Amino acid sequence: MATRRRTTQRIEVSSGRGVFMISVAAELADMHPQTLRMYEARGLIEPKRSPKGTRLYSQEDVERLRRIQEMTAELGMNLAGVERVFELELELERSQRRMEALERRAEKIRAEMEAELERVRRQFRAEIVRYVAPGPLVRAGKVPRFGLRARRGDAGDGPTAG
Amino acid sequence: MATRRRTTQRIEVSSGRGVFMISVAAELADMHPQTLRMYEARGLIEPKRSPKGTRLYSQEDVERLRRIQEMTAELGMNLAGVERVFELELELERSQRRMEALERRAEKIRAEMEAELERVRRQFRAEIVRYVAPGPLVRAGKVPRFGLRARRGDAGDGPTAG
DNA sequence: TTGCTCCTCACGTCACGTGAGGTGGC
DNA sequence: TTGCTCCTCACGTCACGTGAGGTGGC
Repeated sequence: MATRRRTTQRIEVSSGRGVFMISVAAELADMHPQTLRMYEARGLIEPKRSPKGTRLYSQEDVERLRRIQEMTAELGMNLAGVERVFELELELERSQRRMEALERRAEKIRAEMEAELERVRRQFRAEIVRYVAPGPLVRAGKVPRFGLRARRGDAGDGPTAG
Repeated sequence: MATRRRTTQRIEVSSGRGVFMISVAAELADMHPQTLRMYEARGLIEPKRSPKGTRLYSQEDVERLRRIQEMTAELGMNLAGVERVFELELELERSQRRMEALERRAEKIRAEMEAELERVRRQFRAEIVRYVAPGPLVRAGKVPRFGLRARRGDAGDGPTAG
């Protein structure tokens, strides 16, 4: 029998699910429970509620609380500023997502046109070969040796001795 | 002689040049002069100085002061929040400029490839015509009437009566 | 002299955090 | 009963705005 591991275990929980009651969330965010209630009253955070009315904070809620804590405690911002920063961050995120979409679209168009170009070139070569094929009937000396190659200069094909 | 116009005149001044002394700038921004000095001490604004040391605010400075006024008076933000918002707005601006550049670049690539595609197609048709040209020597019935057109279906070219 | 500039210091106000106090259900 | 939850009210602190007070040059 293998020895039982006694290390701390992480419990997998979807990050949006309400799992922490206020005292736990407050401790995780390093805040006073009353402060959390205040933030909720100001619309900065919206924990779920149990059927009995107890607040239930999700992992995401705790992240958000930590972000608020950072802005207020470390940067000295007030709550109005926190609200505005959240708004701007949303805008910035949207802008970056638009940019990524734009990049993907541009790449798609580029690839499509590249393919089309290749298709046309291929067809081009095929057609050249097709009409050259009959051979003997075409005037001698006018026949390019290797498809397009001969167009370059139209001169004889022997090595030009110096 | 035409009548002299007595309407208010706008004086053209480059928006970055220091032109307003503190009392004027304060009035334009609807603030107490002392408040402007305080903002400067906090690094929120940096007016030019005259050789004697008098503060000289530019048009841009006044705009910035108005924006601060809006954030503090209307939104209730404190100065730490104003600083952070300025930072985020810079980021957002940069992001939007990058996006515009990306858009321009994508359009340029698209246009270039479109042109290349057109060039290859044109050359394609020219080559077809060139080899078809000798006429009588090429087998009858295999000659397309209008370059590429005839490839569609390869059938007779008369009007198909119903 | 008047009205501006410069500066520093100090006070009033307001937002925010937190503690107290009282209630109710496992 | 203990320890949590819920709520409201109130107080201490701190940032910010502004006024006072004293200086100096057009």
